[in-house]
Amino acid sequence: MKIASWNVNSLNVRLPHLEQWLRAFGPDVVGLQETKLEDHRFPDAALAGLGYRSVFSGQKTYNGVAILAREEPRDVLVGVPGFEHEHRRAISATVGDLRIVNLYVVNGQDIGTEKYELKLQWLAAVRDWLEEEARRHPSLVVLGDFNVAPDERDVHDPAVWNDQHILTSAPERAALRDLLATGLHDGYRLLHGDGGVFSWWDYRQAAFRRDLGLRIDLTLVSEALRPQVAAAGIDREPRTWERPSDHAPAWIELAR
DNA sequence: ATGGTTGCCCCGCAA
Repeated sequence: MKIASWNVNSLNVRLPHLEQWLRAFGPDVVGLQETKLEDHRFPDAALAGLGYRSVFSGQKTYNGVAILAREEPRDVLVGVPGFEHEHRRAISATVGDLRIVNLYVVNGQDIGTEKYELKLQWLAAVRDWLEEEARRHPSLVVLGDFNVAPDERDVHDPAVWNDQHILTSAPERAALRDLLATGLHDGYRLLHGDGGVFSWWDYRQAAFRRDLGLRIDLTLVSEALRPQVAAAGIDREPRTWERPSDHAPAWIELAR
């Protein structure tokens, strides 16, 4: 069973890419981020034609999240309980016996800005909520664009992406560690100790061609699922296509 | 990374 996370940076622009990738990769569950679509414009009929049911929470221009699954998603929850906010950044659903939480973490812009403070507050609220969610749902998958590179292996140049830089600052990494400490494991890291495997490359500076990336798109699993993680990776292929998203899909395979 | 690019909607803002 393949589970993936992909920041599509506008589903309006990227629907053909998503369709092509769903056909090629054949995931069972996908969390999308930055759909940038209001709900009445979500292409659920097109995706149903490919065999995927969709649940979504979007807004115009910014943010927006969705879960696609071959099985009907149940018990859909929009947002982060205890942290009301206009940003559409979280959607959760049960697929089969798995609880799926899909997150588009606040980017944070720069250290010291209001957006940075929002990022840390948002991550703390998510951590508190996930602690309960893990109790309710032992088989828990938390995936998304975390906008934090977990450690030095996850950045192309640790001298640039240091503890004074957005996406790699010490408070951001601490917030991610706190979230993992609720009992979650980075699916990719369970199987791979290597560095230099990235999921996001800036559109500028020909960053993808030069492989100047970061691994900020993660698929986390609860302790109960840990023994089932059979494979994990990042599919760079859609990043090579014409007019791509700046992110590539991050995936895990569960043996079940 | 002082740049630079993309997507959006209204031409600056977010990433």
